[in-house]
Amino acid sequence: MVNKEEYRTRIILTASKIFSHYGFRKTTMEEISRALKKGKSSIYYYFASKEEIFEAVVLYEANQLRTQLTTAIKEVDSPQEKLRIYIYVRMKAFAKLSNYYNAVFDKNLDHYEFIEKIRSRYDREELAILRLLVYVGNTRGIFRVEASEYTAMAIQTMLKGMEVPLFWRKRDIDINDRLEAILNLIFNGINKR
Amino acid sequence: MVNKEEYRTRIILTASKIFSHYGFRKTTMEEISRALKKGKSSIYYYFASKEEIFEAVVLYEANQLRTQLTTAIKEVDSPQEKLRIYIYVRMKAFAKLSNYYNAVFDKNLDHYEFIEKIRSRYDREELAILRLLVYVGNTRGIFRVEASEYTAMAIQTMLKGMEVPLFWRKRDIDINDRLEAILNLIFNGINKR
DNA sequence: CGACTTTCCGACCCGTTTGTTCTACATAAT
DNA sequence: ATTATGTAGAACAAACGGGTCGGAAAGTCG
Repeated sequence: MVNKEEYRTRIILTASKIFSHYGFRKTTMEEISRALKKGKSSIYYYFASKEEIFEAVVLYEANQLRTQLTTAIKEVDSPQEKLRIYIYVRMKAFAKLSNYYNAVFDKNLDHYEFIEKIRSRYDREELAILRLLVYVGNTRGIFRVEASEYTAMAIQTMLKGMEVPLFWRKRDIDINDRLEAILNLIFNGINKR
Repeated sequence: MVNKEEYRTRIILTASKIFSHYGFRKTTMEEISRALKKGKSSIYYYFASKEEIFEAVVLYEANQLRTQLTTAIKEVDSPQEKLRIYIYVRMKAFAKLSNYYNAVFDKNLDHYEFIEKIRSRYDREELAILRLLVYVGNTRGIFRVEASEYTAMAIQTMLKGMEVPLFWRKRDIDINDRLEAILNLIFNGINKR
């Protein structure tokens, strides 16, 4: 078409939907190409392999989540609300992306290092955001924490801890309950009394 | 185990979950047996083939939906509410079962005749229910229709029409809106003024 | 119109998957 | 002891699926 890069993102967008539903393994090149109304081999003009598409999708999804989170916390003002909305959006996003994880843990752990690479980079960003959130809340006199750095890390650890059971349970109802509980715990441990 | 039939239903229950998520094609015997913590070949002691399991699952699911619907309409009294809840439950069920349809339309239409057989039987039952609903509402002076038989058929046609786009759109939000619209249409065309 | 590049695809390759069979091995029932 | 009831490992043909390749369209430019 007009632009090669443009079509690449179109492939990413399409593949993303299929991957998120079926996981990496069960998604076939045939399906992706069929969804794009193109021949299977045409895809190889834009991506060298299925894995490359997958990596692009994960990268895209990670960036998507990043902007999603940053814009979400901008829409509220109070640090509590920021933190609440941050965790909420993050949880929802991870619940949706659980299939990517199933894909990774499917059989071969080849992608594992790739995911981890993205992950570690993203973790640092997340930590920075959380640190800022805690710090601002602190200076505003809403939170009261000694070391915002380590507090942020503790929160992040908590969030990470929430991911794992998320990918194994299929409950949709108790997600909100759990979120409330988590937030309650965080705030009651963090709020100025 | 104790009872052979008992284990068959256990297989059906387990396979049902996987089928509904991945469809017929993408679900493997390996997966089913793994979920049951049994050897792959052991399943063949209970079912002759993968297709036989699939058929059993579809049959089971159809019966499930039937009782689900009949019990649901028993819980409310007014004909309007009965109709509303009937359509609502039916929609939700079909949305959930969309993967079975994807499985059917996947490639080979071998199951098609089987599904159609269940379907036609079920259609007749549904028509009877709808007819009764319309009829009761009519005698109670809430509805006002000339021929309840043909009105029921019209409603059923409408419901069938709702199925198709349901399987191609992924929206979750506008489902309720659409339901409201449909109900509104039905009631305003059917309600006594 | 050519020449040349970009985009696309059918046909094929070949290692892997998968549905199914078969046989052997337990364990319980008669 | 022998039959009935389950179970699973090994083996296999058929299908699948990722990837390659040569060349056909289709667009671009002079």
